[in-house]
Amino acid sequence: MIQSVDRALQILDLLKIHSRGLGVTEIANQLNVAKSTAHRLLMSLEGYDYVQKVGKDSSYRLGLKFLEMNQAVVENLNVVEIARPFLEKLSSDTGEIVHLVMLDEHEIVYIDKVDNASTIRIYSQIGKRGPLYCTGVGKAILSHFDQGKMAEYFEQNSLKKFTEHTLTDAEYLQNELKTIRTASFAYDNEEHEVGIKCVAAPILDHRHQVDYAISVTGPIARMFHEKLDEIIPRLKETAQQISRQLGYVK
Amino acid sequence: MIQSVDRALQILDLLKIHSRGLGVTEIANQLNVAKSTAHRLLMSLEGYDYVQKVGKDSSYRLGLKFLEMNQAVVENLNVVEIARPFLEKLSSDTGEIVHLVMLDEHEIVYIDKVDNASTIRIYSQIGKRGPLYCTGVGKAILSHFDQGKMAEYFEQNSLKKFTEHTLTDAEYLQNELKTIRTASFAYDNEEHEVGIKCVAAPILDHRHQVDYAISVTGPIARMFHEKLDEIIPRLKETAQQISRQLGYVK
DNA sequence: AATGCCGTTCCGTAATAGGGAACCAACAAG
DNA sequence: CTTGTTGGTTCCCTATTACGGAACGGCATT
Repeated sequence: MIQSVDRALQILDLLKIHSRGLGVTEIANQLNVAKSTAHRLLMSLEGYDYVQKVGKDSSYRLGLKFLEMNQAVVENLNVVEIARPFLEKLSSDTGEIVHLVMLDEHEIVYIDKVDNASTIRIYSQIGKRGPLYCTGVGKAILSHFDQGKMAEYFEQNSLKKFTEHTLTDAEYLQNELKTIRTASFAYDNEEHEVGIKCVAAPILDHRHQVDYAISVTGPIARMFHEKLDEIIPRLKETAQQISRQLGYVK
Repeated sequence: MIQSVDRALQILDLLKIHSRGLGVTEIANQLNVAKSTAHRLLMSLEGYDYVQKVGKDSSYRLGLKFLEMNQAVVENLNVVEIARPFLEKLSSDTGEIVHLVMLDEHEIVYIDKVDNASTIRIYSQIGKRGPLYCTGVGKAILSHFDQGKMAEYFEQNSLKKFTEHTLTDAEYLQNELKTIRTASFAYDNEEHEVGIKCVAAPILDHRHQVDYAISVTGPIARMFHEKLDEIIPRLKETAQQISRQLGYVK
């Protein structure tokens, strides 16, 4: 660690806490350095707009550079790229196919897929669309809709039966969604395709928005209870890790 | 300037541009320093989460700390406090009263006032409310409403006549609002109070929202053309400065 | 198997950042 | 008005600290 850089960054942390601003002397005391040192560090930070003097009373605050940098970071929160390594691990840990989907209007879109080349192939393709109400990923996302959007969704979409397991009772479904929301994962027991089971978890971003979800999918024969109990914690953990990478906090 | 801090911050700027990530060697070349130096700087930055390695290919990107810091900065963009010194300067430059108002639902609220103690007193008080359609500040804000909100406003609010100068023709007013929006300032020629003229300009924040406006207000006798021509550029400049301080860019 | 690229680690040296003290400016108290 | 205090800024000397170079090791490519 470079001492001066370290101290400079400590100052930023300090100013983050003391949002009302701190003077040179206070900062110097907090860091246990000489005033001159603190002053020099502040000059450097000020030069790049990471701190600024506020209102001529010469106390320092965090600068506007952070808004700019935040902009740059947010723009590059490219979900697919960020999620990739996590999906790969999840897939190799579970031995099953892992999907990443994105919410688009009232549907999901598959935006990535990791197949660890198991023997039984399951047809699925990036770009493919699916319904919210009868896929694991869809339900995971739907469970985070606010009241208004949820109502709108059920108004505008009929619950078509894809398989004999598809849930078509809106009230029953809405109850399940509540459970899903608190449990942070959703089952899909052949609700969309016969013979296919999956478990899915929502991904939250820096704005606490839920626009993405991931799932582990497999043929019914392999997705028995014991295996699912093994998969689900990993799934949830992975979803959390990705969320964190997308800037989700708390 | 402290060399190492300076270089560290340069790295951040560099990574801001190269959003796809940069390797240690590339960074070292760009800064004209040894690889080891660049590496050490990166370690420090990484320790505070200002940069992070992405996906094990060991190239560096901006870290998530920026989201956190941004949060802190935005929370403390206290308009009144930030605007204060600018308002004072504007008031002393023009010799007139300067107001800062805030949008609240379909009204404005006066949240600050700078009076440079001129001889003629004008009644006005912080906390006081006013209409959008017939005050300078109100029109400045209203002019930035989007289509939906604008329609809603005119649906829900009748254009009551306060003075003989109050504009009560919705269509005419909407045209004026377009002009105001492009001109970035609004007149108020005794539209709300007899004998009072003012000019106002909108304030934009880091999200390009227009929730605030400022105005220079005076008795009709003093607010003649020549004086207004002097005030308006200062007014607009001041509004821009405050906007910038609130994180407005571009 | 060999070569090259890149990130990481180590070490001696000298440039650099650090501390202290002196200097100002603003403000409060006497 | 003067004096004392507090806090910011500047200066200079010293030794600490960060720098560069070189060597190492992992990975991928030919």
